Amino acid sequence: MVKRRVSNPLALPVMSYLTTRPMHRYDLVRTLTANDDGRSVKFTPATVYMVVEQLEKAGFIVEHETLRTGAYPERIVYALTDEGRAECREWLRSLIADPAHEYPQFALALSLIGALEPDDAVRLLEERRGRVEEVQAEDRDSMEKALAAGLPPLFLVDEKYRLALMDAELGFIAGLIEDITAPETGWAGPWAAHLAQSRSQQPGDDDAHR
Amino acid sequence: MVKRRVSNPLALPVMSYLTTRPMHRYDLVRTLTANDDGRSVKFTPATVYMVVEQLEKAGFIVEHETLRTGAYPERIVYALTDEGRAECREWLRSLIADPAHEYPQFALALSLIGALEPDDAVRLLEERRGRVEEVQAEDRDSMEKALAAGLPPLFLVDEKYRLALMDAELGFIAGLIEDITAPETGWAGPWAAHLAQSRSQQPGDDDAHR
DNA sequence: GGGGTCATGTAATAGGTTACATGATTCT
DNA sequence: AGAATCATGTAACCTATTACATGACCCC
Repeated sequence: MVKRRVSNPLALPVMSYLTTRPMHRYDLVRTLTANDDGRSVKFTPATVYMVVEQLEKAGFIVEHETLRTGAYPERIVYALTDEGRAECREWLRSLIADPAHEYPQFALALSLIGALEPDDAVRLLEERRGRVEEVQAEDRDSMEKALAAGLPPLFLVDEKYRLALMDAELGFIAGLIEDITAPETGWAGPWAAHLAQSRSQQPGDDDAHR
Repeated sequence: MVKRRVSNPLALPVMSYLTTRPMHRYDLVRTLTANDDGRSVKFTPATVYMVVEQLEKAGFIVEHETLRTGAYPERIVYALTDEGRAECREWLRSLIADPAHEYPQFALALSLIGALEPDDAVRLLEERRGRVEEVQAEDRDSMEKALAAGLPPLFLVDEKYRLALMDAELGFIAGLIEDITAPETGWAGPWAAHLAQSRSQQPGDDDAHR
């Protein structure tokens, strides 16, 4: 991964929209909101403004014209530069071709799950399973609505990807619960024993000092 | 999701280690590094120091004693408070039970993939597939080594989860390539046509102003 | 027509990353 | 002993988030 001069992922959809036509900042906010881009990138009005500044400093966009509508302060309309266009294309290509190491919170939680009691862990995993199923159902639903409304499936691939990940997660959770609770061979026994032992070993580490 | 007083995910493994015994900052860095926690959370020495400060300000850890070994500056050993212990447990539980909306970069890229030429997209997807397979092979390998070395599988569930996600991604990629390239019904045709049309429509938006 | 909510923007603060600094340790 | 590298820590800088400010619009 090359070091990007503007690293916030939000810059990518922003440049992408400017590919179409010059816009001013709030225009971008509106477009991002209207297209529900918040599902793929995190943003607030403030971050959009920030990113636009960064893009200008980096030379990826320039002032195109200044509008003076009604009582509003002057609005600067920005246009993509050639360099910006190149950056946008290249960044997008590299995001597709080069898988990045990500840090899903659930992976972190899993790496620490051994600290919980096994039956507690199972309960929580079951709770998660229910929630994931709910989200999945909603997402599937809104996807079908969009398709029915005529949106080409090409513009829903990101959603389809998320659904696929959720499917995988559900499968994984089921397998994990099974691994823990299997009658003879499950991890629950040794796991609980190990926890009990480490708790009795250091019964209040402080006491040694008193 | 409640608002955490210390929100950096790194705080979670840090508190978790302090559950075991009090440590000083560099000790934490060493432990995190030794356990390869960098796979699940992003950290550098500097961020560990920062998080420790934040945790102390929040009252989740306190100074336990001050070591004066050799020529090194005094080293403050921190211990988890009861509140810290509670926060750690509760946070971990909620990370498991409540799926969080994440922002994988690939989802963002997919949401913009329509801006590329279809055959270009396919080439890039194939490239990604190859890379994912490589990473997956490495991970599987190191996992098997760890198992062979006697590490209980419970401590490898996070890795197993990542592998499952990669499997899903590979399946998704294959499906997407298929969707694009299918002989009669593939998206490639309309997609390319649409691109050509939007390019001819605004042949240099600037020209209208000259 | 005054009280609420939305559109639009800025400033203050907190958070994170990079670069660097200093002393130990190891190797030749 | 000097160079290289590792251990340990700090400071400066950049990024992101929160809170707020102002005017427009809408509703009784």
